[in-house]
Amino acid sequence: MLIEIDFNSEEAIYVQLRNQIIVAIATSQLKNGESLPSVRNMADDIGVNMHTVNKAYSSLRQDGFLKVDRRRGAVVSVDIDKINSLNKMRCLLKPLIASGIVKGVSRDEVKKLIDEIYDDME
Amino acid sequence: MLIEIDFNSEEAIYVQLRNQIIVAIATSQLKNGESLPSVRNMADDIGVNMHTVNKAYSSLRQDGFLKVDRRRGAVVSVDIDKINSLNKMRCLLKPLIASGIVKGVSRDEVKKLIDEIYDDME
DNA sequence: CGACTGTTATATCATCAATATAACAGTTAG
DNA sequence: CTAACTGTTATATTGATGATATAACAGTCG
Repeated sequence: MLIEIDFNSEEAIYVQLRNQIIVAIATSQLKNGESLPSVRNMADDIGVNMHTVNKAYSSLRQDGFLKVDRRRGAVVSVDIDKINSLNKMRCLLKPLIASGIVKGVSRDEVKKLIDEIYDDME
Repeated sequence: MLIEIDFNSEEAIYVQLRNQIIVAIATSQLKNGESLPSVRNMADDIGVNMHTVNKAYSSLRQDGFLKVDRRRGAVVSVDIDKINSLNKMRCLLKPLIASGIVKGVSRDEVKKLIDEIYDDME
C-alpha cells in the first residue's frame, strides 16, 4: 500500500491517511479481509507518530470501514450502510454545489465530474 | 436574510455562516449588488462576536463571492471562475465518492442526489 | 519467554476558533 | 462640523484540536 502524505497541506495528516485508505478500498487495492500495516509500521513508513495513525484507524473503525482483530490487527471490513452514507453525502454536497452554482458550474458539468471520478476508481 | 447557527455543531461558526451565505446567493435570496448586514449588526443578530463574522466575510471576499465598498459595506459581487471552482469540487468530491463507492452507493444514486440538490436551489 | 498486536494514559507544543477590548480611517446623515 | 456608522487592524485570552513523545498494559503468537 502506497501512502503519500503532504506535510505542507492544510488537511490534517490523519485525515489524509484516512481518505487514502478509503480510496484504496474503493479501487480494490485493499480488499475486504485484508490486513493493514500495524500502527507502528505504518507510522514508520510514512514518517509520522504512532498516535496519528491510530487516530486514522480508529476513525475508520468508527465509520465502519474496518474492524480490529487482536490477532491480525486492523482488517478491512466494510459495514454497508447506504442510507447513512447518502445522508452524509447530502450534507457535504449542499454547500459544494451551492458554490458551484454561484460560480457558473452547470448540473451536467457536475455529473460529468462524477462520471470522471467514478471511472477513475472502478 | 435568515441565518441559523448551530452552536452544538462541530462545524466552525464562521464556516456555517459562510456556507449559508453562499447558499443564499445560489438560491437568489441574495442577489448580485445587494449589501450584507454590517459585521457588527450580523454579529448581534446571530449572537456571535464581530470578528467571527469578519472572518466569514473576509473568506467570502477572498474566494470571490463579494467585494467591499467603503460606502455600502460588504456587497455581493461574484467573480465567475468556473475552472477553479471545478478543480476545488474535484478535490472535495474524490474522497466523498470513494466513501460512497465502498458503502454501496451507485453512480446513478449520486447523480440523483445532485439533481435533488440542484432542484432545491434553482 | 520475547516480540509483536491494539489500546490507553500523560504531557508538551503549535495552531486555530472564538471571544473581548480597543483603536484607526473612511463615509454619511443630521 | 459632529456623531454615528462602515470595514479593518492590533493585541490578548481561553478552549479545542492536531501532532508529537514516552510509557505502560493486556492479548496473541512463534
